[in-house]
Amino acid sequence: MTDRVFLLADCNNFYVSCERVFNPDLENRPVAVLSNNDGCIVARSNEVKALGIPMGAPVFKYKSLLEKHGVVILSSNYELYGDMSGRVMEVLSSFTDNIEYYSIDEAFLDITDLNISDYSTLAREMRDRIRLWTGIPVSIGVAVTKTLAKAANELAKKTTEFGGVLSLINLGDAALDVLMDRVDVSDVWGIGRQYTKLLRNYGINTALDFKTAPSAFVKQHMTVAGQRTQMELRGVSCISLETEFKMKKGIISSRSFGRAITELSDLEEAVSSYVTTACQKLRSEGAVAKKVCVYIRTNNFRRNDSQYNAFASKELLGYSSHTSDFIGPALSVLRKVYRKGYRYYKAGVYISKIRACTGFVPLSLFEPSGSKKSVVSSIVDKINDRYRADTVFFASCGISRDWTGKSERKSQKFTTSWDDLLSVY
DNA sequence: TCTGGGGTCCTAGGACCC
DNA sequence: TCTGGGGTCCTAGGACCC
Repeated sequence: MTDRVFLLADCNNFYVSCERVFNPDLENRPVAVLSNNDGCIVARSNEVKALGIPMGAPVFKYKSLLEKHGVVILSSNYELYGDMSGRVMEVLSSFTDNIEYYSIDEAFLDITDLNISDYSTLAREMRDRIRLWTGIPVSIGVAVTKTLAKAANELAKKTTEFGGVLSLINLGDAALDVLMDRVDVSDVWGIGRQYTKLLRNYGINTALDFKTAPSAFVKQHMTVAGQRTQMELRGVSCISLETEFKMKKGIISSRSFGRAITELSDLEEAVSSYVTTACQKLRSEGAVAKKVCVYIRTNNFRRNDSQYNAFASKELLGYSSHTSDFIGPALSVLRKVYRKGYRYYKAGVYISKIRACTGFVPLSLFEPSGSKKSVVSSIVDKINDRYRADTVFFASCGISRDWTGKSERKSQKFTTSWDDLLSVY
């Protein structure tokens, strides 16, 4: 088999870049985007990265530094980012159908069959077109494996010398090793915090070190997943392109609260709301499920608070995707694990045992035939899609919901709401 | 005061079966 | 005295990803 050619396109500082498209004042200024509940910094412009503020930093810890440098801080706006992601992916998919939508801001393309000789030129064209058509800057890496394409992308992004685009195709072993020696081992795809620590203890600090480490050592400490990463760095493709839609194995909906919760009734509202979100997602996947797990926890960071983490699950009698079928079991699980006297800061719902809804699905023995639930669910989904997300909801979700998280500096839904359309004077 | 959310894969070990 | 062997399935926990 001949080598494949993989291309990885990765948006630069994606959330920040989305904000800049609709607010040009943010260009050349330090900008940070926060996580849900305005808690952590999850996206940083290059200016913010240069200040040494790490990914995931709690915003309160860096308050004075952020203020001192006039960093613009925004709440996250997932509706905007999701829509912008779709636009970027659409441009990418105009180059080939062999595309894997890997995350909100990244895609792998298999461009072997495009039969071109100059991959750098193609990559530059891609990058320029995405910038022009969507306003989003991307970096691109090209190589014979996905892991190498990731590494190439890493180099393209971190230095200016490649102009945001780097192809490792036909490079020659020596030249490739020189480049791999410049990639920190922690930046290799598949090597996270724990493995980085372990590898550094053995003097393995770069992608090149890892590539040339004894494979038995890698197998012993990092199982087959580590071996795969190593093979990929050596140019042997082990991770194929996933172009098919894959049914999710579980759906999570969880949030930390805007304030500590002590009452069961508030937790019931939160859990009902999370079940609603998860079931909506389940239906949008065209799937059904029959297990629901609920967890609640206190704030681990508050060492002086007494701590309590609990989770429990329940199986439904049959498969379903209707919110009404999940709320009851979820609440009964919640009541079972709830203990009075703790300050809860987060709850979550996990729906599993998922399968496709098409074809024969064994429903509960006790489900009356011709149930109207499907009609109700689909109408509710349509209304909530057409108007606001919460136009119609179950009463158990609560009305005032004063426990919801903070989102104090959120930009408009520039691309998905007529009311939020940008005005230009 | 203030610390995100949503996923995947792999392995070990226990339950269970014949 | 002496207590098998081999297989599957499930789950929890730990690693990883963005």
